[in-house]
Amino acid sequence: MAATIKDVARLAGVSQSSVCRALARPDQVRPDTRERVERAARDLGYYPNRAARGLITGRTANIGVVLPDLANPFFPSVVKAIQTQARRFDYAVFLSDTDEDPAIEVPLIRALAKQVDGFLLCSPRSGEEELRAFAGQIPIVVLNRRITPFPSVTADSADGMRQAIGHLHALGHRRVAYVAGPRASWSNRDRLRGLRSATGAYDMELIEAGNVAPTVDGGAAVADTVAASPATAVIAYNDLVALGLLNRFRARGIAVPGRISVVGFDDILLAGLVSPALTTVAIAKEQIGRTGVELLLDLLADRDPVNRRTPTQLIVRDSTGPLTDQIR
Amino acid sequence: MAATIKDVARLAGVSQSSVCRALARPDQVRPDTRERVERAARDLGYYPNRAARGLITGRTANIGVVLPDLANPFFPSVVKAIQTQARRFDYAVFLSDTDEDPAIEVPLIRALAKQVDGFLLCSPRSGEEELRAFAGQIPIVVLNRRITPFPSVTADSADGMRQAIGHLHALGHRRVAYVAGPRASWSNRDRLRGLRSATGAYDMELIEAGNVAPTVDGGAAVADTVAASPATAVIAYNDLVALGLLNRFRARGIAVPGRISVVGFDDILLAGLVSPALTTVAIAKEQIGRTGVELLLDLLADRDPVNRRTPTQLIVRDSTGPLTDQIR
DNA sequence: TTGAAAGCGATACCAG
DNA sequence: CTGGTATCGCTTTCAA
Repeated sequence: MAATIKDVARLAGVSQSSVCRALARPDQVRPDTRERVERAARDLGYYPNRAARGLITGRTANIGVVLPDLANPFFPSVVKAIQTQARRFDYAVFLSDTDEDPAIEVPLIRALAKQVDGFLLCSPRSGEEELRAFAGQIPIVVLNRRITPFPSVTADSADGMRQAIGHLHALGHRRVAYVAGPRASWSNRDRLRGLRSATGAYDMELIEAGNVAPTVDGGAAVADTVAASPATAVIAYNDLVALGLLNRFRARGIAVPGRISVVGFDDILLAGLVSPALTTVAIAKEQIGRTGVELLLDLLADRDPVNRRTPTQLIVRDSTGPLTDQIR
Repeated sequence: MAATIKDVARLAGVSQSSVCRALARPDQVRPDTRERVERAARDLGYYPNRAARGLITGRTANIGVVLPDLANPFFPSVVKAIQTQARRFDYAVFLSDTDEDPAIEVPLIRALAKQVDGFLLCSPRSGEEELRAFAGQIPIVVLNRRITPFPSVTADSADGMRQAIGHLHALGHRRVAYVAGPRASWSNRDRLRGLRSATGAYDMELIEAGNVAPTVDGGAAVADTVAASPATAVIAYNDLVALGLLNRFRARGIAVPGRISVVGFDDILLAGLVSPALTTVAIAKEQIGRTGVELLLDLLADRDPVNRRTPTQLIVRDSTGPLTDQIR
């Protein structure tokens, strides 16, 4: 069917070795040999079998990406950045969506392990111990979570929360609710941690709701609970949850930001398009993806990668506003 | 490093062949051999190298997915469905985002060809001839486009357009604009074709604008042109473009649907969340992904796949309304 | 039922 | 600079 190195060798009248060399290190063969090989390769439409190559070189030039849910617009942004950076180094990407099911993460990694040089685990939901079992076995970089001993790229949620709380405080809010995301999500715990510290610093009351699925429906599901609480502002685990809140509030005629202010997290495309436009903490999604690839390549090259923390930036839009008199 | 079949063989005290058999066809070995092998494999954490296996079996159990832009929420939906269905048959997915750049599609396919059993090309932007060159060489199923001789899965855009136009006509509209997407997009041409036929049938005037990038910015870029036209309703190439229109209309104080009605295409998540919520033609995204995998598997099993056309469904929301008197 | 050996496609090493 | 040969990890004859 498809041409192999043998076919090229035969057509060019040289050995396999020479074909290999002519194509990989053109300066190590005589110009005329190289030309003959190149022509033969072109004529036959020869492309090396990267899997076969990987077998002997121990390098597949593939990287595996595992993430919980491609339907959350946050992840496509990260994946795109990963793709772009990977392509730059001639790596291809194996993608796996686990559908928020922690149970399939580990088997998946096992099954794919030999086909990739390493993994980028985006927001993995498995237990630390399970993942740690891969340490020293498979090169792994973790995104949006910190698990020693893997190098990781995380967003500076604490700072984002500080900005958000500072903003709400300045607007006069003193009681803020947090709608928590999946219990298994490290980001969720990290954000909550940052939030607690921020509300502490500003002497504000924190009301915790959730946990909910990190989706629009998840947000809608707790909207009434939040509305019934004394909170005058709510910070959601992520933008999807925030949009769920927004939606349900609108349906019930609860004014945003008049009656309650809403803050999201991630700054997905949707956030700027709804009305009121969502105030949210932007995460450097592209940077996370790009940096993740860089760390993985470091790891593969036996350079010692250091953990990275990417900046966050509060984007103030229309869903947050001053605490009005009648509410206070 | 990682355990190979040899290690298992040694530990179990049998030959490689037996390990292979014990794991692949357990009924062809004696029960006690099988048990020894299974235990050894478990103890060593042995997982077969699928790339090596592919080398000999000629089957990689991978499928390649190529798409123009993961940032368009339409594609993640399709990819998720592909993943789910692929996993069901123990296939893994290679993903490649071409960033709407037709130039890298073909090289990409070539480079990945030996690592996958076949490709699912989602909305490929390359020329027909270039792609046709793969016919008979690499199993390919095309999604959202029709290119003989490849099996394909496409949405019934014509019917969707008929529904949309019927809806607008019933509301009193007689002049409708179409904002065209990428010239290289088959879907765009298909939708336009369907639209022309529908406006013809209803004796409505069609005003064509574009072509624009299939993004929010693309929509925003032609919004003023559309507003300046005599159209009282506009159908956008897709939801992102429609949202761009909506955004710009809002910014300019052009009432939707009061002054102009807006219809999108795809029914991405965003469509239901903006306000006014976007009337749009829903496409069976999951079905497209799932069916694509089915056709590819048919192709691989030498069954003869037939082209599929998935249904479309107009989702009426708040961005379309009756033609008001003062406009008419 | 089992083992030895060939071979998939490519690269690496060693002679020449 | 070139060719022969071993090898990567696995599956598949073919004999025993």
